[in-house]
Amino acid sequence: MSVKIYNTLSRKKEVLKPLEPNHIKLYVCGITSYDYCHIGHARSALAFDMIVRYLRYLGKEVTYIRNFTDIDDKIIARAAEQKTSTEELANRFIDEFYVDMDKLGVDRPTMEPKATEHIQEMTDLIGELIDKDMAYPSHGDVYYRVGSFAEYGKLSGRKLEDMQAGARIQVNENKDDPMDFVLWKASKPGEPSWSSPWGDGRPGWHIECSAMSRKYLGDTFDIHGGGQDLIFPHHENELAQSEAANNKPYVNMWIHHGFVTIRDEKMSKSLGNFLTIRDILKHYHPEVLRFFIFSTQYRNPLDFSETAMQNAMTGLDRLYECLAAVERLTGECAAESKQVASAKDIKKLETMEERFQSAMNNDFNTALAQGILFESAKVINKITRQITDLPPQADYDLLIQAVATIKKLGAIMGILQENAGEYLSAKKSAMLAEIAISEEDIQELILERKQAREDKNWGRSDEIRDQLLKHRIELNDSAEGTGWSIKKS
RNA sequence: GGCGGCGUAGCCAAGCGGCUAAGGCACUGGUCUGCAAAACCAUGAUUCAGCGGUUCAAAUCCGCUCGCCGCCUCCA
Repeated sequence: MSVKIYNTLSRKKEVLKPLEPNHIKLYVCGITSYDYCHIGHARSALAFDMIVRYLRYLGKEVTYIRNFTDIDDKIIARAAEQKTSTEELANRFIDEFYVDMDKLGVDRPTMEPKATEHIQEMTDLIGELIDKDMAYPSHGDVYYRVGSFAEYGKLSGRKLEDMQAGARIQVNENKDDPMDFVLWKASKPGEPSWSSPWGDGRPGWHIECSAMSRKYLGDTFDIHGGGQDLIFPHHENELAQSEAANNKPYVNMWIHHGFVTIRDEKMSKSLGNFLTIRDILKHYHPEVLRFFIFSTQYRNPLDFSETAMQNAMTGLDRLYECLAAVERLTGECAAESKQVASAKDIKKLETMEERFQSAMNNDFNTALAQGILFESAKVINKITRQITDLPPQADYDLLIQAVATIKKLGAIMGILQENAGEYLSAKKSAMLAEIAISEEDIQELILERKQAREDKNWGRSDEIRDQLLKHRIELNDSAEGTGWSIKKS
């Protein structure tokens, strides 16, 4: 089975064929660190986290590089506002980024180079481009000569003429052509700067990724990723720089994920409709956010709403309830009992992993993959439901195996990784903290109701149940006694 | 204006030329229960924005129309 990935460059799904057998080299554009990260950043980090985890699950070696842009116009402006240095500001938000990533359980990439630590690599690359006359110095800046790169526009599917016709290009008399973009910027007084053959300055944005990817992954590597908004100009320009400098293809496959929207609009600071990762995690378990993000395929837009998050939570709870039922089994089995699972049930569970893989192999279809987990949970519930006392050995083995598989597959999306019982009880106590009744009071009322029920005093029994329901406490009677849960508001 | 994407049941979402159009949430009926809840079972799109076309066969391919979104300026 092979992994198929939608390649932005070819606009088709292609089979992933690493340059080195079984070793995939991946570069992803990370954050520009000047503020807290929002859900869009979370989607980016989680999408590639999932992709890397899946490829590793398949037994492939993955070298995963994700950079930090720690010098740019915004960082300079924000640092000035806050009367601090760009370095201090950038580092502070890199630390905050890690706080969020750790909470989300995002694995660290193999390496996370910072732009400011690779100035030499960038100036070397710029020098090579100048030598080839693909770039030219002008008044302390250096520009890339877009018109000299015949294939310019091949990633984003644009033609130079089209862009010039309608684009809002700011006039810059230093450029030979308005479409040329900056590789090196002369620094203004007071701005951070590094020395270069063209005078003191700082790198343009695009050059850092070309320089760092070349250093860590080579002239040509397998996959380059980022958000769809990076296709143009960022990735188009990277491609132009790298291919012109190296005379080799830059990247085999480009992966671009979709945006998180709110009320179907892209989140942005100017619209004021963005939510930070920590805002979300105040109200939701990190796995709920992961579950939500993977409820659609990574290339589709994903609309954030409270309702959607509630749905995600309900769905995740359902899976945990299923796991918890199996976790409660003690391991003690009934001797010589007939297996309750039907041949069809057994087949569904036995093919779960295979079906999951085929979903993921098709451009990381996590939505379908989640569906397979739900189908499996349904089968497990059906079996556990039929087991009244001790489970037959064959069923027990099947359930344990199925749950282990669900957890293993869940790990790729980073869900279902907690002990189910603990997850559910932690959730319960968190919700309990929000309502005006204590666990002791609940237990007391349950006890009183138990007595009432034994006395067949249904009136009092129902009264207690209604009373608890007012506090959003829902009772459920079963063979083992009365349990309770908290209803969503 | 140019480029790209999307439009599938009340909502979310798979499906990428051919088995009964996955799955989730919500709803309804049944089993269970003293009654409930949970769980399980059952039920819902003769139809995939609309109109044409290609094909033995289309939600899936092509064309046009309508609607929505993104990129073309920093952006995940």
